[in-house]
Amino acid sequence: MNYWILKSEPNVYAYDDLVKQGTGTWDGVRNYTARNNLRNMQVGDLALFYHSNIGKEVVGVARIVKEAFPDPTTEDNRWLAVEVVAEKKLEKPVTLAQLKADGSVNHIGLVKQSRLSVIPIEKSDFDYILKLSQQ
DNA sequence: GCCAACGTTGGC
DNA sequence: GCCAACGTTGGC
Repeated sequence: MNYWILKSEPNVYAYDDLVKQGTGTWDGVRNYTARNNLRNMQVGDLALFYHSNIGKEVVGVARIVKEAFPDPTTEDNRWLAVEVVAEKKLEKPVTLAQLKADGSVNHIGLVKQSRLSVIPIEKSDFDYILKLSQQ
């Protein structure tokens, strides 16, 4: 069981879009590091859903329901996609500013490597961010 | 709109 | 295989 952060620009694909669709395909990843992370996902893994650019906040939790398969949006078989469902919307989004101000999770990829769209995260950090959303 | 960070490409 | 040039992402 692993934990992740998935990043998306909400004007392209927002958490509410996933809620509406039920099951969403996480495709379009064109970065090898992110692709390798996708490949390591297992059914049942949980991911924080982060809105980049607009909002800059963690808004919900998604659950992986289908492991990596060839990305349907390209003929190029180097790229992979997974399927996810909306697990839970956060009562209160946790903003990047909040995480930075808090300081406890400065080591995570979201803060350190802002360009990566699929980021592995420790369970303790995952839980910590969820806890912040309940305060 | 700017800029830093970082990934990718291509010439050598 | 190295490295400069270029493109993209994303925070500010």
